[in-house]
Amino acid sequence: MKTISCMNIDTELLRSFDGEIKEYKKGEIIFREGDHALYYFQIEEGKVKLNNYNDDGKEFIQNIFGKNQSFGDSMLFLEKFYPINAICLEGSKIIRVPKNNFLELLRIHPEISLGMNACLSQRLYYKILMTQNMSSTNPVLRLKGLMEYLKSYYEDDCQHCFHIELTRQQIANLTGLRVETVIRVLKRMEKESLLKIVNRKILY
DNA sequence: TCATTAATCGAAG
DNA sequence: CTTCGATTAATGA
Repeated sequence: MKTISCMNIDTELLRSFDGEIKEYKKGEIIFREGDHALYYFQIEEGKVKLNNYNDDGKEFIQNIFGKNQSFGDSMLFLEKFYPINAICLEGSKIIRVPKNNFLELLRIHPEISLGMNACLSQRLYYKILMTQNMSSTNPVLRLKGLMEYLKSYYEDDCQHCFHIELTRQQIANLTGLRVETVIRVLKRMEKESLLKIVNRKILY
């Protein structure tokens, strides 16, 4: 069973609505917690993480997006401040469309607007599943929850061949576990054939 | 090769 | 499960 995967919007179309491509270096901040949501962002190249820090200073990653994915859209239809930071994990090219232009684009292209609804809907659905799994005290469930979540962004659903392209530290920051715990639990899961590990790469 | 970053491990709490 | 300390592997200049 697979749902429609999220579409990305044509670059030229975004450009015709004053979309501009910006290049960011690794580690550069695209927006930070507390900023107003003023743009629609779509990744042309690179990777971006959305994170925040708890009061102990421990990083918690909300999500990591890659090529052709958009991010921060959930705040686009509200007058709110971002509750998270967006930081580049590598050199990236990102197209940025001013909010009002983007809303105009949606008015003129209803099919894109509908597609976006489908996309937001799907993300919300998996986010709920993710949240449920993350509230578990069982680390295996947290890791499985995260991997299912990541897998939901891609259509292919073969067994143990989806490459989790995250470092163990990033997985730890996404699940609220410690790196060592992630490593140990991952190995245990491999023994139970819940996943495969080849050259340190995680295949789920 | 040197330095930096990520992955591992073992022991203790 | 987390923390600490220490080692080893991988990557890049």
